[in-house]
Amino acid sequence: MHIATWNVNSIRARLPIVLDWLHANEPDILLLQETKGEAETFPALDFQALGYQSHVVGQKSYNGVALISRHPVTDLMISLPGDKDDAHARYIEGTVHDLRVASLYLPNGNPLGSDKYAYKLAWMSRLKSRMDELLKTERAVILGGDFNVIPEPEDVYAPQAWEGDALYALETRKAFRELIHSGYTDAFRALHAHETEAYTFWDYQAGAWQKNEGLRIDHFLLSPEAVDRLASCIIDKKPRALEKASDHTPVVLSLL
DNA sequence: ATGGTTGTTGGACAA
Repeated sequence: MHIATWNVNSIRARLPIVLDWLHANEPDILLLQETKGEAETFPALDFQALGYQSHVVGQKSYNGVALISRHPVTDLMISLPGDKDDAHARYIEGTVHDLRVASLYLPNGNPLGSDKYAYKLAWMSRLKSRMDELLKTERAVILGGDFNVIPEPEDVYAPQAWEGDALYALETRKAFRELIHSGYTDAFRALHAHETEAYTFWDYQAGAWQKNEGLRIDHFLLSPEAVDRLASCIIDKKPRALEKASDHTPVVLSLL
C-alpha cells in the first residue's frame, strides 16, 4: 500500500505534472493540498482516466484538499470538527480498506501574534482532539499533508532565521509535539533519524531550490497500528526540479 | 536589503 501527499499549489496550474507523476508512480492513494478551487471545478475526469476516484473539499481561490484513491473510499468526513464557522477547505478524511486516511492543510499562521496565528493554534488544538478520537478506534490511521510546521532544527536550512516565523516558532513546535506525544509517529523521521537536508518545500523566491534552502513541513503522522506496518517513507525531489513546479514535492509512504 | 516568486484574479492577498 503506497500513499503519497503533495501540496500542488493549484491543481489547475499543476495538472500535467501531477498526472505524469501519478501515472509513473501509481500510488494507491494520493493526498493533495492547496488545490485552489471549488470542488466542482476539480478535474476528476483526468484522474478517473488513470483509474482513480477523487474526493474533494474546495473553495474559491484558496486552500482545498483532496483524497484520490484507486480503491473505494467510504465514511468521508469533509471538515475538521470543533468550529462550525470555519469555512476553510483544509481537511478530508475517509476509509480505504482497513485504513483511516486524512489529507490536511494546516494554516500557515504568519505573522506571529496575528489573528491568523491564533487560528493556526486553534486549528492544531482541534486537530489534536480529532487525533485523540481516532486513536481510540485502535485502527491504522494515516494523517498526511502540509502541516506548515518545521518540527526540529534539522528540518530547516537556517533555524535561527526562522525563530520568528509561524512555521517554526516555539509555540508552534510545542503544539506539534502535543500531536505526536498523544501517540503518533512522524513516519519520515522515524525511518531517517539523523538525515539532514531532507526538505519537502523550497520557496520560489531568491533561488531557494538552487541553494537547497528548504523546509520539511509536509508530514505523515501514523497511529501505532499504522507504524506496525510502516515499510518506507521517502521524499521524491524530482518533481520540484521540473518547469512550472509546485513549491512542494511529494512524500511517499509505504505500508505492509 | 522592505527586495525576491507564483497563483488566483483581474487589485490585493496568500504563501
